[in-house]
Amino acid sequence: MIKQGNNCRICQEKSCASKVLNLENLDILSGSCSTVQISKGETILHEGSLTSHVIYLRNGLIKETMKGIDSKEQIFKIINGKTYLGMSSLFGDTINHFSYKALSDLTVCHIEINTFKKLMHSNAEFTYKIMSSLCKDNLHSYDKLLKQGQKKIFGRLADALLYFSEDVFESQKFRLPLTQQEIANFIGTSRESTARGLSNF
Amino acid sequence: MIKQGNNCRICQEKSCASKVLNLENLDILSGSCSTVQISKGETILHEGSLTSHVIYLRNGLIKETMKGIDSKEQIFKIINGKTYLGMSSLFGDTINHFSYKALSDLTVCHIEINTFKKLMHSNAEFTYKIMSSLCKDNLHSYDKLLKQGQKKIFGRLADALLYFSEDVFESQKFRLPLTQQEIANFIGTSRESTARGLSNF
DNA sequence: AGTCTACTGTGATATTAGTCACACCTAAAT
DNA sequence: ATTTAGGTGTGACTAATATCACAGTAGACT
Repeated sequence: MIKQGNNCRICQEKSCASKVLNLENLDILSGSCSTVQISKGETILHEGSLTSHVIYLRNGLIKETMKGIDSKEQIFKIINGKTYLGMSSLFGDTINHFSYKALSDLTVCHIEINTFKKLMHSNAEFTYKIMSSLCKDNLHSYDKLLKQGQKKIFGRLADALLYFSEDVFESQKFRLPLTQQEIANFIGTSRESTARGLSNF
Repeated sequence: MIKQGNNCRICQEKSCASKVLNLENLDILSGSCSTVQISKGETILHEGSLTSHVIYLRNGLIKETMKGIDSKEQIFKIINGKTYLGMSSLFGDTINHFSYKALSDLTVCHIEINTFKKLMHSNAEFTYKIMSSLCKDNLHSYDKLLKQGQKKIFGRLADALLYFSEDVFESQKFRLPLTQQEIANFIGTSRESTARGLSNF
């Protein structure tokens, strides 16, 4: 992990929310933001740890996971850049409820919580963008909850592929850096059922 | 439905968020807030309708539902007063994603969206409380998603009973105004399986 | 080239839960 | 008091999916 100074004014990978910040806001952000390089396979945030920073994924691919019964991994989302991580944990309580693991080499920024809160206090538009993304996240969970309960494996698998294409990669063609086991952990089924499902296209 | 004027200053059923509003804020709120009485069985908000107001449940019991495949009802939450409804729909996009149906007689307030947003602009603490409840909601969905996927029916039934006791009624004893069919729709299973599960206590 | 190791494909079997069918029970309506 | 309707309990059957077992494949490291 290599840390480096930061100038958020000239950052080419601003979030939807930080795009609305003025120069003064951006300089405040630069002052308490540090950039970190992470290699594929590393864990960025561990479930159960205390929240100490807001973490912003500038680019790269991440899986958001939680440990279930018998430490079985549940994957909730695949996240593809320009996203704040673990916001629900940050404002809900102070413990990270998820782990985030790198599926590719990637760049993240660590931002001090108090600075982040200060920005929210001083810029309502910024706050509004953050809230808006939280809400979309929420709707996405509900949608998944519904499908998970009412569809059979083949349908869930189809939904997952659509999700990767439309929400994650925003393209018809993509290389999915997930094993069948991970796809299974995403749709809540066994590795074998996933394999059989994929055989039928 | 009977509408009546409102004085939010003296409201005894303030939300966690509106408790932090100052007198000036509360008077703004009073100006665009109207109270409505709803009878058991009525629908307060229909899935698919456009968001026009923030709706605040002052007291009473509500089920939050969504229609799934073959119009099968999925129940996401049971809501027990002092809660804003449909916030995710409000800030995520402008369509209500859920229906809310009264499980008891109840009182709600309709609040104009623009007034609500104005309060958020002028009072960061208020916004922070709203965000915080959104985040808790979000964590709750994730939790349910995990359990739904990894537990069998008996476990899910047990979780549901715990949920009613701890989160909804906050008491060991309660009368559950849900049919077995509704419990089934809540935990994502069939009426018969729920009945069999309940027979085993 | 040879040996690991992680990943994949597939058959056989066991388990779980959904569906269908029907009887019973209670409260409200006639 | 009888009827009706919505809710409940339970058996028999069936469909879906998990689990177990094992063989095959591809890439990384020596």
